[in-house]
Amino acid sequence: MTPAFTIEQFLPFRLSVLSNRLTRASARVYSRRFRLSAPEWRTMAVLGRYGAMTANNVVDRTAMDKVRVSRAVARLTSAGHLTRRVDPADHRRAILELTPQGATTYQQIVPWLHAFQDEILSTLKTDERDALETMLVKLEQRSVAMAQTRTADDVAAS
Amino acid sequence: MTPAFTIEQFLPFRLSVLSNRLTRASARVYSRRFRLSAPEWRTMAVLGRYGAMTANNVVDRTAMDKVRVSRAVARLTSAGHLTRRVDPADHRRAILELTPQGATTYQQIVPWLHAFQDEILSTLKTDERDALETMLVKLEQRSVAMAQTRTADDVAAS
DNA sequence: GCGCGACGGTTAACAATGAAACTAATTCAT
DNA sequence: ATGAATTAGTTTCATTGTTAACCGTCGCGC
Repeated sequence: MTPAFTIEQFLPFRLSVLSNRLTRASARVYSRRFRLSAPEWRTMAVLGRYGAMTANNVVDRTAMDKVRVSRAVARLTSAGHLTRRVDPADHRRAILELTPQGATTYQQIVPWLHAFQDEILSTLKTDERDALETMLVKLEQRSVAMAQTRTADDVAAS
Repeated sequence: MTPAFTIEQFLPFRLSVLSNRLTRASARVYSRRFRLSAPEWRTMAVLGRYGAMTANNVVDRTAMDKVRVSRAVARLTSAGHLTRRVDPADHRRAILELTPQGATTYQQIVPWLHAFQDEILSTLKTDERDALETMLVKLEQRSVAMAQTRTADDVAAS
């Protein structure tokens, strides 16, 4: 007989539910007051942290696809949070940079998110946090490998 | 000066990227061969595991909203994977149940997902898995609490 | 009984997402 | 040089998710 499959214990499912709740909760920090979506905030976050960069760099750092970044940039630009100027050295690229207004907004949001993260982690003891970090790194590596590999199912279906 | 905010280290972000990759990878098991979406599979999974139940019960067990369940049920019904019959004791409710065909499909998918989960967890030692379980439970509880609470931001915006 | 609020579920309207096609600029092999 | 292949980024379109309104049914107070 097939062993029972309990979806509530299936890791991708659990992580999906968990991350949705956390992302939603944290998005309240910037969505209401600053009318930013999660992709928009993520874009601002990397520009605020690392300074000017191209859309492709944002893609690399945020694991979002280029369509989402493109749209986030469009909205952020028209909202005055960032500027794009074509790279003189390569006219395909545009350099993105936070405007002073965007930088101010960034500065206002950051402390809230630090507090948010602290609140999440407050349930964990110090050694548990270390363990979490270790496991996340392992799971992240594994997930990248599994996302690339063709599964046996793909083979069967092809 | 504001301390740096590094989004790659922000837990909701990391979990979001991780769970997207894992959900995608695991969805290949049922999407290609059986043309099922994640909500559809989730619905079948709880019916296969726990037997007949109402759509509301599915909502409770899967953390999906009722619209998604409703659409999943509609598609699964027309695909012949499940039946719905109105509860004679309460005509608002409908009892959902896998058809023999749906049950067969379920039985075929389950072993693959067990294998998938084993593969994910194969990076972790036994005591790490226990630790992961403990932390997930804590984070899940915390996330529920944080999703409900009105944040200070909500107050400021209202 | 009977009205009224709550419940189960569906439908409709709208925004977000992702795959693929597309444009323009650049690189590279010849 | 020159054209084929690549890269950066946008647009388009089909799918999906989300929110609100809605419909029929039920439970409860009177």
